[in-house]
Amino acid sequence: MLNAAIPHNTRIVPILAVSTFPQPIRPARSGVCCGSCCLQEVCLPCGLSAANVSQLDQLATVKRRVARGAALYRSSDAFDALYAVRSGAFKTMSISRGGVEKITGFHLPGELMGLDAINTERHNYDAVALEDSEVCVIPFAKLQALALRIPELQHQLFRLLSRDIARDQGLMLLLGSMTAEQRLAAFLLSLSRRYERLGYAGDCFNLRMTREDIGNYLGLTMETVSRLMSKFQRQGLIAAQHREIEFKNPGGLMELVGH
Amino acid sequence: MLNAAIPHNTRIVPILAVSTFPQPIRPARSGVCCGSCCLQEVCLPCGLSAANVSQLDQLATVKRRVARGAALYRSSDAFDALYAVRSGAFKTMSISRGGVEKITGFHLPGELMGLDAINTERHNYDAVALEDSEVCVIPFAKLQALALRIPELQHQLFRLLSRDIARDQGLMLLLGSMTAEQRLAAFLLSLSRRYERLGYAGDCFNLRMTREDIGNYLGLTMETVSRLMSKFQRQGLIAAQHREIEFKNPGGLMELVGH
DNA sequence: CTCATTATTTGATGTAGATCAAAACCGGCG
DNA sequence: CGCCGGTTTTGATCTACATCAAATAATGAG
Repeated sequence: MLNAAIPHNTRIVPILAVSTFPQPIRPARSGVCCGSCCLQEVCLPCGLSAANVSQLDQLATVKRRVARGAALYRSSDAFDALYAVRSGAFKTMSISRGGVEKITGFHLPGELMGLDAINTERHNYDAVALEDSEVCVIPFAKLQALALRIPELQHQLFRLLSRDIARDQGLMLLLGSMTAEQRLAAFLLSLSRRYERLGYAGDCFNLRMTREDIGNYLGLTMETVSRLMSKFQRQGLIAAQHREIEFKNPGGLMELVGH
Repeated sequence: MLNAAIPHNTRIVPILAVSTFPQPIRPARSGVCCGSCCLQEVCLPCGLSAANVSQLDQLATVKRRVARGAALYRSSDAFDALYAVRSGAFKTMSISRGGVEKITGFHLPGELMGLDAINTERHNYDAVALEDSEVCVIPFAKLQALALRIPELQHQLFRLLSRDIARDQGLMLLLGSMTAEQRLAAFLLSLSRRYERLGYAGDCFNLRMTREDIGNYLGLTMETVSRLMSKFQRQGLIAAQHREIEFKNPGGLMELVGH
């Protein structure tokens, strides 16, 4: 955390309030654009022509850094932009009165955050960085206007929204009808697929979140997650040391979830 | 089921094959249009100007009847239209290999079905009518083309998709962190709100689904649902006889879910 | 109206995973 | 190098809900 930027949001407790470097709210490296971004193929521009991508670039010039533990936005904040994760990772969570937190999703590079807020124009969740991260800010009003002029972009947005619906329904299925074992196996497989899409090895990756976060997300306790990790390891399905996961028998995991 | 129409879909077993009235596949009352539909205010056209609604009408002229127990579409069917419930009610469900069904949603009049299929252009779920029902067929390609010309329509579609995401995340929360009691209370309150939006009394309505369907949806067994219904009744929260529910103490239910 | 079928209720018992508790581990810092 | 807070692991026990079982009520066909 030494080199962490000061969180741009205001409501997080100022852990680093005594930093000797009162960093400016810089539009970090605004030179970087969609057209030259390595996430092009998995992010918002995916499938668009070069000409259209360059139009997108005129919107998404502003980047924002978020330090580990800081919030990109918070529940009930006004919604005016979508955020694409450029680097790092986020969790989105709601905090009930009573202070109980419930995680609704994890977001890796190339994934969009904030889609659920279009309807009410208020964010429904807190988006908190799991590690020092960077996002592209995509002003929604401008994006919408651009989508009227670029049919492919409109269609892409419909698809992304639709994909989120399908993904959430998949998770509902998981939470509503799978055992703890199946849930964790499905979670690991899902992470694997997502890292693979980013061009990383799908069978060997680092978890960015604590066991507690995983449990929270899956509707389980930390202890159950830990026990199952040990069990999977004993069964030769994975090798795990602290947060590094290696798949030894992906087929076995798939069999567990019944797929 | 005496007066039920022959299911238009082909894959359901022909329970009514011997009906003496081989009903034609009529575009039922095609005279009825969004402009004169009483669901206007809660359905797709909600918030659009009269001129724009009349444009919509040129798309959504085809209606379709679906008999109780019949499927409007099935998982892996090609997606080419959204469906707005005009009357009746639906459940959407997936059936795992192994034949275990899992319900992902219930759909009342004015609600849109099929949004999750835009991404893959294949339906992910079976949509089954809970009672004899009627839907408006909205060809998606045409809708999308129209949305390019009517900014308000595009925005409305984004909002509807976004609302579904938010709703699903709410359900994930419920499945992932609430007790059986809280889930059922939340479910009843949600139905109440939806009936109210349709102009019905929110504190007295008929369930359209079985206890088993409710349990399935909430990640509980039929028996648990039944026991809780009895308990709520004993506690004076509701009065229930078979499928008719009357709220006696809505505040008490809200308190249960912690809201 | 009567039977057959399906939906609902209620009771008795079992279990997956929660909760409580404590030890082991790890990274950062003085 | 050794202490300290946070994370992870492992064990012992408890409980909410599932499962199994059977009686009862509603629905619809004939």
